[in-house]
Amino acid sequence: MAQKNLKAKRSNAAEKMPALKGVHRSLQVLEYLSLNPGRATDVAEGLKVSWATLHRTLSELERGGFIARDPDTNRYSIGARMWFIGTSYLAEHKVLEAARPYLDAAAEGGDFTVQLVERSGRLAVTLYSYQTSGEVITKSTYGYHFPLHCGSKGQVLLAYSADEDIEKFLSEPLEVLTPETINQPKAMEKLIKVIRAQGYARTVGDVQQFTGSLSAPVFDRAHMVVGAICFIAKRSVFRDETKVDFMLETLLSTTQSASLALGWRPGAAAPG
Amino acid sequence: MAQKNLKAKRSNAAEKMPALKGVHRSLQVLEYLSLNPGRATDVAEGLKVSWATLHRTLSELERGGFIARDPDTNRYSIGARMWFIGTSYLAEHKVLEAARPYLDAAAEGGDFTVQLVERSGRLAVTLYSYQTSGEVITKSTYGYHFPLHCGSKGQVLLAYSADEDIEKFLSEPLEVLTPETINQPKAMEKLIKVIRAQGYARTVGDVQQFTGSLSAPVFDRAHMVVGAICFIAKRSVFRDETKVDFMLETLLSTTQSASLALGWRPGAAAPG
DNA sequence: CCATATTATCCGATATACGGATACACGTTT
DNA sequence: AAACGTGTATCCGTATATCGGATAATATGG
Repeated sequence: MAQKNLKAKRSNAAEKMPALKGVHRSLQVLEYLSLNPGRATDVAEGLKVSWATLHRTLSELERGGFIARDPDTNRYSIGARMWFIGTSYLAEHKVLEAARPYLDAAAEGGDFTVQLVERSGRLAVTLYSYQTSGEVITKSTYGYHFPLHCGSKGQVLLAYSADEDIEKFLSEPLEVLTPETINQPKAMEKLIKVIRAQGYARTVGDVQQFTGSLSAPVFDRAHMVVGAICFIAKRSVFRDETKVDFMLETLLSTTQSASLALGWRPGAAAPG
Repeated sequence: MAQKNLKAKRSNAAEKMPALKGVHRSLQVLEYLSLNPGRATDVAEGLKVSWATLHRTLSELERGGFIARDPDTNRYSIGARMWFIGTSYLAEHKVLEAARPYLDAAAEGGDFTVQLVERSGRLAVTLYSYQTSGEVITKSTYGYHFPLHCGSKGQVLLAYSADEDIEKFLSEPLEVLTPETINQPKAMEKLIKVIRAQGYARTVGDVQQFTGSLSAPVFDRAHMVVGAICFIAKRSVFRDETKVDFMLETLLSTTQSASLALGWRPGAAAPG
């Protein structure tokens, strides 16, 4: 009995407390630096870690090339090995593998940037970005992540999340990127209903003033949303409804093809 | 004096022994999984770590999303967060920033895949890949890294490394990817001299049978090679010397533009 | 040039992570 | 079906690796 009690206590504590403190901290440091590259002291403060401890952690991460330090300014940022290892995430990514041919085909046929994105916490992360033709749109490449409420891609991912998840997301403050960014939870809730009903999202100028985008979800065999495909174009394109219609048509056929390739079949989600 | 001795001893030991054992191991695990995704026991064996310890490490890494486990097969692979954080390496990457416009311009003007690559240990890692037009060349996108002796991009990076570095690289066995891969150190040494003399590398079919590539180095203001630009095309293109000449011309002007943007100026390397 | 902020290192106490042992889950063989 | 083998999960006492306050060495800036 005493054992059982002890066990219960332990597992309760373990749910919050990581088993490996040092490892947990170093992972936090990596995440922190990816969002706020900067000096050691700032990291120490941001993560509430004693300086000596942080110093050890940084040294170890740097030794492995997981973070890099600018020798002049002593500023830390994510290192080459992090990218190197991170890319192998894509090599194993089933959704990307299934969707890639359709993404490429869509990009070939149209004059817009094509992306595959997935959700990571509060952010929409780009897995694949393909821009045919001249228009290289800033921040539509890798390394730029936006919160879910900004841009059609995030909104789609959000709209198809679990209700409690949405609620939680909207309960925290919504950052404003441009004057057109929606930052009212109520407005977002309404929009989510619209997106669910029509099966895609469309935004203009809420991430960057001069662009707009169209996004739709990709489903797997269990009718779960596993990602979204996003078409990005210059703002002017979105004033021409003929062009938008064409994009939308292409988008929906692309997401459907990708979903089919993942084993999804039309019809309601399976009951169990 | 006694102190000095102790200090010396410590720092000697420290050069090999990581300060944070647990962190070091978890980083090893990440690297290992990026190269050999698979089961827990294999990792334990590969890294010579006791099972219990490895299990803790894996759990902690998984908790943070740095690795993912397939619930059916219990196989581990790199997780989404690793990609998410890794991409921010690019956002801070000066060489990429400087080179990107020229890469895009080159891709617009020609019918080949354009890449920016850099060295990471024994491998050439792709930072940016831009493929105009239908030709999507397998394994030329992210997630596939090749040893330096395979493909023109690796060879350039190798050729411009320090002599002792080259020697060390060639002293280890050279993997063979296709029948055309060079795997004799002597042959490679000769080739390196040629590459240095002509300022670029050209290979056909040594990575994949049906492709060839042309690569040249990018320099920074200190005349150090900080990366390479690589043009990849189908094998047939390399039989037409007119096309190759055009590619080479474009390549060299692209690398020069990128180097200039990084502060490089023509002339011999500064003495100091 | 001094004052201050930031980074590097030291060292003893103690909490923490190690790893052998044990228990469980699953799939395979005879 | 039962026995086996392989792979995974957890337990627990001990040794030791890690923590953090203190101190020293730099860098920064006024």
